[in-house]
Amino acid sequence: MGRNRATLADVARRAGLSKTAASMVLNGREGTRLSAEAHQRVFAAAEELGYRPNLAARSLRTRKTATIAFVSDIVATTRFAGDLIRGALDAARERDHVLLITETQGDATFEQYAIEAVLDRQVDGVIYAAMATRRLTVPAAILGGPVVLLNATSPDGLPSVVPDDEGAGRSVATALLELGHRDAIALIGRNRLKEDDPEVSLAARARLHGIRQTLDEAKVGLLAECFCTEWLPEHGYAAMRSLLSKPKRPSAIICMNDRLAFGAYQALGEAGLTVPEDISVISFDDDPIAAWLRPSLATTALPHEQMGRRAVELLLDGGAAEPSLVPMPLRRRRSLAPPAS
Amino acid sequence: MGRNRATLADVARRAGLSKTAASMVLNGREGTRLSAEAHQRVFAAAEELGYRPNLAARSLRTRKTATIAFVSDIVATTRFAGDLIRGALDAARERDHVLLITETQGDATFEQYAIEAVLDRQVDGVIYAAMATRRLTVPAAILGGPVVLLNATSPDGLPSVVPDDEGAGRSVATALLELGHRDAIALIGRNRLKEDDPEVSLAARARLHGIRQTLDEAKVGLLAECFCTEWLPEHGYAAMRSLLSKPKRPSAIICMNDRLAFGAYQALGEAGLTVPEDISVISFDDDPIAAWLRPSLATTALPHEQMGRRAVELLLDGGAAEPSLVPMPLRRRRSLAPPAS
DNA sequence: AGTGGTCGCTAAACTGATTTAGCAGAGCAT
DNA sequence: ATGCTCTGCTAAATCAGTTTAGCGACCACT
Repeated sequence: MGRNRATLADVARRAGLSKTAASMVLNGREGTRLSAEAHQRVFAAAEELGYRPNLAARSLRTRKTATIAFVSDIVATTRFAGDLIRGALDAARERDHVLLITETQGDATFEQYAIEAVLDRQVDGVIYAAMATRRLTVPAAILGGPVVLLNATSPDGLPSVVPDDEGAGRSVATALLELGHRDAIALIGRNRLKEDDPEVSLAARARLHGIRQTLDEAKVGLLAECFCTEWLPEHGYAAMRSLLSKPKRPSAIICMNDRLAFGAYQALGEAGLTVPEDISVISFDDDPIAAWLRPSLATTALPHEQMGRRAVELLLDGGAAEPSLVPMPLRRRRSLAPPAS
Repeated sequence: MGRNRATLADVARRAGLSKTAASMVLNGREGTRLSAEAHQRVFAAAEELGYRPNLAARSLRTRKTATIAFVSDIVATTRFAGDLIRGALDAARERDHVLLITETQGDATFEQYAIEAVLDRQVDGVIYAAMATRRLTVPAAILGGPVVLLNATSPDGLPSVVPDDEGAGRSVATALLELGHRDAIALIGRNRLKEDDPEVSLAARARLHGIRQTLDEAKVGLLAECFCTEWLPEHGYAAMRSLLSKPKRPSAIICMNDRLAFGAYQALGEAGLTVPEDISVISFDDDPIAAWLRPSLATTALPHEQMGRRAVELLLDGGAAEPSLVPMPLRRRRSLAPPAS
C-alpha cells in the first residue's frame, strides 16, 4: 500500500527550497515570510508529484491522527447501528477525520482489548456508543482524552448524546388525544427491568413518563397496561390477544416499540379487526417495518443518524456538558384515526 | 489521548539496557544473543511502566499499521451491513488488526476522498464492500496494495467473497420438490434490471439460475413468474394479489427475498388464506422479519458475518484467487408444508 | 560607521520506534 | 603473542514529517 509516494523532501527538492519551507507552505502557516513565488513553487511541486503527507510521520510529531475511535457494545444486533455509524461517518468526513470502529460485545476482555487497540493508535478522541439507550460507566483508560457518549449517559457527567424519548412519549400521547381518544387507550410493553434499571434502558422509563405526563394533564387514564418480558413481535402479539380477550375493547394502542406493534398487528389481523378503523396503533423507533406494515404504522423516529453526527460534533467542536437531547420526530402514518364511535 | 505513556527509551533505561536491546526483546526477535537475564529485565521494566508501543512511530519505520480499511458503498441502508462489519471486526481482532471504516455513498467524489483518507493512513489492505452483491470496478488507487472484494466481484480478477446464491436457489427449489410441490410453484420477484446488469445485482440471476436448474432436472415448470420493479413488501403484495386473481391457485411461492415474502403474506392474509396449509412460502436473505412473521418464514440465509470474516482472512492470510463462495444455509421454518391435496 | 530591524529562508532537533553495522571482551587454537 | 570466532550488547541511521532557533542580506536611522 502506498509504496513509492513522494515525500516532503521530494517536494522541497523539486521546488528548490528546504523541507521547512515546503512544510510551512503546505500547512498554510500564518506569519511565515516566505515569498509568493516560493508558495507557487511549492504548490506546483506538490501538485506535480501528487504529494500526500504521510500521516503516520505527521502524527508522530503532532500527536494528532485525525482519527476518531467509535467503540460500541454491539454493532450488529440492531439495524440502527448502521445509522449511528453513518451519521458519525458523515460528520467526521466533513472535518477530515476518519473512524476506527471496534466492538466490545459487552465483554470486559474484548473491551479492554478494543480500548488498548485504539489508544495505541493515538486516536484524537473516543465515541463510546451503546446500542440501547442506557446508562453506563466508561473504562478509566479512555478518560485521558476527549470522550463523548453516544446513546448513553454516564455518572461521570461526560458529554453525551441521547434521543428525547420523553418528548416522544408526549408526542405519541398528544397525537392520540388530538384524535379524540380518551378512555380506551391501552399500552403494550411495560417492563419492570427496562423501566427500573438505567443500565438496561433509559428509553422505557422516559417514554412511559412522557406518555403519563401528557395523559395526566388531560385527565385521561390508561385503559390497560400490558407487561412484556421483551420487546419482540411475539410479545406484542400475546399482549394484543390478551387485550382483545377483555370485555372493553381499546380504541387505540400505544406500543413501546415497532416490533411490539408488528406483533399487535398480527393479532389484530387474526381477530379480524382493521387498523385504524377499529383500533389505532402508534409506536416508537421507526424501524423500517413500520413503513412496510399495512396500514403503515405511525411512530416516533429514533434519530440515529443525527445522533451520530452530533456525537462527532461534540467531540471535535466541543459543546455543552449536559446531555444533548435529540428530538424524535413523529411520523404520522395510516394507523391513526379517530375512535370508532 | 495518551499523554504521558512510557516510551521504549524509558523501558530501556529502567532495564539498564539499550533501546536496541529492549526493542529486540519485546519483539521476540530470533537469533539475538541477548541473555536470559536481559530478557527478564526488559519484560519487567515494560510491565512496571505499563509500556505500550507507539504504533505511529512503529509504522513510520515498518510501513505496517495493523489497520485494515473497510470501504463500502453504503453502510446504513441495509440492515445486513452490520453483520458484514461484525464478521470483519471479529476476524480482524483475532489477528490484532483494527478496522478503519469509510463510506462512499456511491458518489465518485466521496469515494476518491475515502480512498485517499485511508491510503494516507498507510492501511495494510483494503476490503472493498458492496451492500448488494454485484460486479464493480475498483478505483485504481487502491491496487497498489492488497485488496479483497466483499459481496462483489470485479473484472480484474481480484480476490473476492460472495454468497452462493445459485446454491441457495437450488436449496429453495429442492425443499419445495421434496414436499411434493410440482405443478403449482410460482415465483415472485423476477426483475430484468437485476438479472441482466451485473453491476446492479449478481444475486437475482444466480438465484433464478439455481431454481431453474433444479426444477428442470425434476421436469417441473413454474406455474407463474411475477416481475417486480423493486424487491420491497409493496411489490410482493401486488404480485401476490395478481397471482391470486388467476384461475389456478399456486401451491407454493418462491419469493426472491424476504421483503417480497412479507408483502406476499399481507396479501394472503387479506385473502383469507393460511400459510402453509393453503400455500407454502419460501424465500431468500433471512432478514430478521422472516423469523417474526406468523407463521415463521422459511428462507436461505445470507451469511454476512461469515463473509466479513472470510474477507479479512483472505486479505491477511492470503488465499484463493477465484471468488470465494460462502454457502447460504436453508432455514426450515413454519411456512412450508406439502401441497393441499 | 555602527546599530538595529525586517525579510526570506534553512539547519538541525525532535517525535518513538526498528534496523544496520559494529565494538569489546572472552575463549580457543596456532 | 597473534589471530580467530563467538557472545552480548550498543551507537547511530532511518522512517517522514513539524518546529525551534537562527543566519545572512538589505535597509534605515543616528
